[in-house]
Amino acid sequence: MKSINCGLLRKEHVGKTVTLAGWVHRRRDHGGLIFFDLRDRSGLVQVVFSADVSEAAHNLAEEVRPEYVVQARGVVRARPAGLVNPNLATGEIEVEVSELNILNTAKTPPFAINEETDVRDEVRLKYRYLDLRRERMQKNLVLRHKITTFIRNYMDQNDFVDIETPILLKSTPEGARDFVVPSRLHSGKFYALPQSPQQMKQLLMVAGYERYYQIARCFRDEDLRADRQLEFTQLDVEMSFVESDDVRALIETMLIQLIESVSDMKIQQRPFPVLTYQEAMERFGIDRPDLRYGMELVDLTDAVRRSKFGVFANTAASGGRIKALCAPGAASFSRKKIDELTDVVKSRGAKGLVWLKAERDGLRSSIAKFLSEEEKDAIIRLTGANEGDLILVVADKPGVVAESLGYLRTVLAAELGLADPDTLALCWVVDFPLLEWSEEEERWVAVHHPFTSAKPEQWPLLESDPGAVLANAYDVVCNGMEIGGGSIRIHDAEHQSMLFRALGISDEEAREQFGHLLEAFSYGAPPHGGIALGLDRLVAILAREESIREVIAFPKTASATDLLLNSPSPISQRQLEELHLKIVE
RNA sequence: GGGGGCGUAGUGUAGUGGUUAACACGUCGGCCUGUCAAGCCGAAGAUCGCGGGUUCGAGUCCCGUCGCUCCCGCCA
Repeated sequence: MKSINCGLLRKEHVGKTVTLAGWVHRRRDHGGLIFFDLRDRSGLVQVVFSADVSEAAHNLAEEVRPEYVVQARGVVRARPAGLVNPNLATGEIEVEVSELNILNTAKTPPFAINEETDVRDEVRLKYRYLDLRRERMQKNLVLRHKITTFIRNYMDQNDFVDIETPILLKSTPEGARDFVVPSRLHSGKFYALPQSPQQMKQLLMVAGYERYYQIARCFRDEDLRADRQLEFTQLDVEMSFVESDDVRALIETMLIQLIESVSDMKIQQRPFPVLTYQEAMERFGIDRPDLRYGMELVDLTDAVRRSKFGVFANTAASGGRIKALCAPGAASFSRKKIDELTDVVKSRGAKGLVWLKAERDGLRSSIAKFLSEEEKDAIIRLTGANEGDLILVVADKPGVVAESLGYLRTVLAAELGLADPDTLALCWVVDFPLLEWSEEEERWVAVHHPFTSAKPEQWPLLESDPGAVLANAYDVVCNGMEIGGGSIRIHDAEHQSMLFRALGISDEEAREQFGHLLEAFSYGAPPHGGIALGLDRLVAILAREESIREVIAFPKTASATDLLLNSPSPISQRQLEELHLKIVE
């Protein structure tokens, strides 16, 4: 129905007769002369209707409204001098239409397709098919396509095999809530949708595929966020006969080449810096630091441990920490502003926030009178504060200090505009603890998952000091967002049962839940490891979007509904009966 | 489960408890042969999310509720 796409027309086509088809993006009616911007996926081109050329086409063009679907035939013409539109790729030419065919009419859309105005999410999602017509979403989805295409090529070139794993899987109690699917053939039994293909990809390593990848849909029945949907996509990778360096090198190279091929954003540092978990927590208070700016946490504990300011002295004496960050140029913050920042740290468990303003004649602070000159000098020296800076201090248990100041750092950076939106600060965080103590369950639980290996030299610690054992795991972080994580797995029964014991999982439970995996490992499992990258998050970052909803064609709302399909929805009594289900109110 | 923000013509917004709820864009009609966010003239379009309450009087204040959204919990 068309001989060429609208957005591809150029000067070289002048004189040619073309047939175009698309949507009427905008119409400018001058009476005797009517212009359309005709849109298809390739872009826009101006078409002109004049009664001199075709009275019939001109008359029909008067009836046309935005978003009508039309076919137009005519001659490509260079635009007269001075009428070139430099804002349009096709701006040097236009098409003089001799024949117009209305393929379909359209109601006036509930929001403008032809401009990038803000529209309530509610309306956008209800009419998602119209929202997807808009430039922003088209760009985002095409970018997503380019990214997945790049990844597929890269993995293929690196000798990986793309293998599909089941969507109907088995529920496992560890981890996130499962989505479950009732079985019709087996009354009272359920499949579960994969939270990730973790176990299947490890089985594929046992099966000898050595290098597996999949762009895999994953499902977790948890509350949604700007960066979390019920279903999401991850690049899932697993490799045999590798160390963590091998996995990281593969992914680091891929990310660099990918970013260079689809984006104009600049990578801050390469090779990516590698931080240990402990270092990240010390310097940034978080295990996924945004490295686009400094403003690191500074330890003042030793400098103020003998302070007359009771909070500092008492905190230091009881094993707590006193840490600060120095906000550049923020000494002008009002009392009200600082109160807001205090609320920020209180929301993360801190009891309060001490402020010190670096001024020409020294530190001004509500606690200045408690501080000796040496203490003030030390604070200025350690924080590197210059005149006009604001020093903010939290004194508390180490975990609370990290949590509250780490969060405050991100809030301040946003406030002060410290993060360059065109920079990608990628880094690796390694040496995570293998286990953490769960107060709720009163047992050790896996930080990553129960198949994660400890670093080889760390195994002996597992019984004596489980919390100190470091995992052979790694996260890749970009601009303060975790975009992926992986580990070297356990591949032998001895270490696996050691870990299960540490987790308080009995041999019997282990057999019941993970028997298939343990059995498989007994048939010659190779050493293996892998990684999973959050594709939605990666695309969102490269699309400069805050929410992954903007890079997913048909996302759910924050309350887990689909406003277009109206799901979830009830099912018929007949369906319930077939599935052996009864609804309990 | 908890906390914050938002909800006013189709869209985006304005609106000290007090006339007929305002503006821009869009829509509809008219004029117009060089516009490209076309222009000019005119018109229509609102159960102020919904339900209660306070008040002589509620878009505005209070309570509840629904929806969207951000965050905490949760997300091996």
